[in-house]
Amino acid sequence: MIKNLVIVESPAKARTIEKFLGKDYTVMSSMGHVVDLSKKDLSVDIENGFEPKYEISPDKKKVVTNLKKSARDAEWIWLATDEDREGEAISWHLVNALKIKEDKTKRIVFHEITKTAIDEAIKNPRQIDKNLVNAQQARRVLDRLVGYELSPLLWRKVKPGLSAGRVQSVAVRLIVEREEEIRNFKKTSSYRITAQLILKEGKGQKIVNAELPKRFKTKEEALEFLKSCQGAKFKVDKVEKKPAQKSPAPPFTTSTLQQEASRKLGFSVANTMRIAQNLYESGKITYMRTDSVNISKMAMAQASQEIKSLYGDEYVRTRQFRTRSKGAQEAHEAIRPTFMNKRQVEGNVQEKRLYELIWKRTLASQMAEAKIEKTNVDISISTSKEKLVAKGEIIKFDGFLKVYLEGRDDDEQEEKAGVLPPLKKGDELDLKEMLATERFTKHPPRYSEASLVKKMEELGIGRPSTYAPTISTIQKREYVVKEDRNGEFREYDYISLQGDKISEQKKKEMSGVEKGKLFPTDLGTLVNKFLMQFFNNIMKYNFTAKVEKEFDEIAAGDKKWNKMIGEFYSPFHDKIQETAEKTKKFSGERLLGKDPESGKNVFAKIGRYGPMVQIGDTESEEKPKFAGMRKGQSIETITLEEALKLFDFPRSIGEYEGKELTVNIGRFGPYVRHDNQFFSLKKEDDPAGIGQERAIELIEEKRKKASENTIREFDKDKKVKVLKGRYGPYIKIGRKNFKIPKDQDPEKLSLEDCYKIAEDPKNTPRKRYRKKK
DNA sequence: CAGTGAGCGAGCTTCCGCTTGACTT
Repeated sequence: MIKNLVIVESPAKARTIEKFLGKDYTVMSSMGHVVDLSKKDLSVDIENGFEPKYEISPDKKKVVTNLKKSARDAEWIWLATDEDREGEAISWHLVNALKIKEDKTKRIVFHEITKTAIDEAIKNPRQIDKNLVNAQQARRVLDRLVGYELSPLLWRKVKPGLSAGRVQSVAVRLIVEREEEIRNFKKTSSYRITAQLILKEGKGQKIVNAELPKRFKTKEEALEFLKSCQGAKFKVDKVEKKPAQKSPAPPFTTSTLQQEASRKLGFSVANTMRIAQNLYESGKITYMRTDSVNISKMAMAQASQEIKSLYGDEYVRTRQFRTRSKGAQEAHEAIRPTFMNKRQVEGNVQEKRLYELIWKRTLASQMAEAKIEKTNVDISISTSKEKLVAKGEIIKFDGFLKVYLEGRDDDEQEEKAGVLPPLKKGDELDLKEMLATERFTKHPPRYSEASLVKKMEELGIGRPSTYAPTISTIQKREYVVKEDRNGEFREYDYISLQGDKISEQKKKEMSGVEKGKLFPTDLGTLVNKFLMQFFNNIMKYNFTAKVEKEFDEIAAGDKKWNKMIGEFYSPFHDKIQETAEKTKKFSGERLLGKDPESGKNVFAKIGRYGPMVQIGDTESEEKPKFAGMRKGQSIETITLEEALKLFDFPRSIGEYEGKELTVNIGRFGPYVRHDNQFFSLKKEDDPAGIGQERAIELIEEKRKKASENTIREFDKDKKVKVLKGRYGPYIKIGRKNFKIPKDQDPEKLSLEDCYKIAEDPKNTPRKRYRKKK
């Protein structure tokens, strides 16, 4: 017999709370939502006030059965789900799914898992807030309507299996538009003047680095300036000292954890969440899906204690941070170590590193500001009215910097102001070298997974529990790809003035290197174009913020949820119908020009198998010619010349062993074909230039490898082979592979042995899990 | 694993937010 049944959302939370509550309380978890709209169909009754048709989620049947059993004979049921819209709905769903009377339930909430917070919560039960539940219904129904009406439209107009939604489509838009900005970006260059000056100090000398605040637009101007400095005298004109302060960053939320783990540890967003989940489940950190920067009084006291014992009293400065992110619901604490005095944890390397990051961030957040002294020194030039400026920075008191400094996104690290030698007005300086270096403006940066999350949070789009899944969805749909791109060398001018001598050089630097950045695909660009054209309001960056405001009104009881949905739905649905009827297939066709040979139009567009180019109109009598695009080419950027080149294949390049050699470009890239066999070209091979000699090389190379990997062959049955593979030896019969049992020696297998092994179903490969798109 | 770009048309695909395992390769 259970006296009190407490239901929370997470099992790890249940374990902790049970310890605080004593033996009169049994704590169980719902594992999140237990009730939802059916996945199979719309499950919203449009005619009847958008009444949702709920069902117990298939994967929660067991959970519900167990909860029901315990709830039946419990005296009181305490609904302790999170204090936000979704949590309130979960409580309401539980009441219905467990078929319990509402007067047997008490709704309680807490934002932190500490004994005091829980005791306090138990003392202040309330009833379920139906308005808040309705706000959640509105959110759920809106997302369903948008997702389940837009996606099928895309299947018809663009390609089957695609998807669209309030969150994912805007995420794709951000990436597509950033790429457009980058494409339209015109880089310009300017000339930056820097100088190394020498301060004589008794016997020794000190270097002072200075820079001209202004830049020159042209090389001529820069050169002119350097010339004007030939033989000039340099003198300290003004020394200005200013104190400054630096404050620590707030404790981690999901989004900031993802960003820092990406910047400092190179973790992907999904990886960070997986590791954090492990740390949470083993009780090392607090909950990892949160938008709150608050930490409990207890944690604050522990942090303060820890700082004191490690660094001393003057390093302690506890503070509570205020959230600045849009739509934060703050049902949890910030992400912090459960025990601040635990500086390291057991676990694998990644867990250790992530924990250390969380520990440092939390500790630093309760430490004193760093005190800095900034120095600006103006240096006059006897031959010019321009002045050089030297900047210095001294840390007077390191404070939180002793432990942790937040990383930055911009890859060009700001030139760090170092320590300046002591300078005073009137000091004379000798010029060691003055440089004019050509610098280029940079296009806005492409998004990484983590910086996309940051942007989404700023816009109030998505929630801590969905950032990682959304990013994987838009990649799974092939709207965007995460890629590295090689940079290119570019030349820049480097002009030096040393003594009285001016010398000019061209130097080379790498530019445009991208690592782990998100690029839109042609499909993503196309879907975005479609949605922007016909469903502009949903694609607006403030659409979510706008509906959130209405959800708040519903939660406050000022608006009926189905009225709000009705106002949205009717124009939306009209547009869906209109688009379905009036538009043709959306292929993103772009006219590149005319084919000089035939005079026909050349297009780039998306076909059934991806981006392609086409010579001739689709409507014309004569069938157009088609060719697939190469990797790295895109509808938006391909030129007429590049497109025409794609029609030069297949190309005959001679023969070998009496059989013809041809080069072609297939689904998996360029290849050489010989005697009905395929040989992929290497990265460095150019399909347009490759000749017979190189083709033979490729063939021989592949043959050699194959023979090295062959353990046994049989003259009687050429289809049967024993081969060495990535996972060890295996048998190949025709196109099928078979495992070799551990007790058999692959070197000694006879043909009969092979047949026997192949017959045993134990050795047949498992049905390959087909990649879902 | 490799050429296609549409034509028959069954049956399938899809949203966001809350939460964990149970599973391969």
